[in-house]
Amino acid sequence: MPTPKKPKKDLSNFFADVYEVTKLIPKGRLTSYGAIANYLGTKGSARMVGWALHGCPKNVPAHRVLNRNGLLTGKHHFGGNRMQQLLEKEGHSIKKDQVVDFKKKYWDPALEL
DNA sequence: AACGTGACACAGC
DNA sequence: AGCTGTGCCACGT
Repeated sequence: MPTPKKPKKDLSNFFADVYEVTKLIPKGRLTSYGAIANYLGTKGSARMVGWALHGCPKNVPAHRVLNRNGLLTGKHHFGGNRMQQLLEKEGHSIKKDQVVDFKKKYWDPALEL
């Protein structure tokens, strides 16, 4: 019997994993919170991914992580247009806070890793 | 200690 | 085809 107790899910590990995956996102590629959550096994808690990125270090390109719609939901947390500008600089096209052809540039960690 | 909020996603209507 | 409601976990008040 295995762990009669409920493992509290190491959030520290969760955070580290989120950052790692985010950093591993290939240039010119994008991903969604749900994809990362799914890869981490916390699928259903996509909010946690967003929350994790909320405290992400600057070395993490969190601007490549959008919602399932390809919408730049968290651009406000980045500092205004910073997120959009960065994405455009990477070669993406943004229309009304939404990435064009997001589906085409979508990168799923669980699928690639 | 409880309620409400939040960088989301999915099922149901 | 779009909107509403619910689930998820942690944090702030």
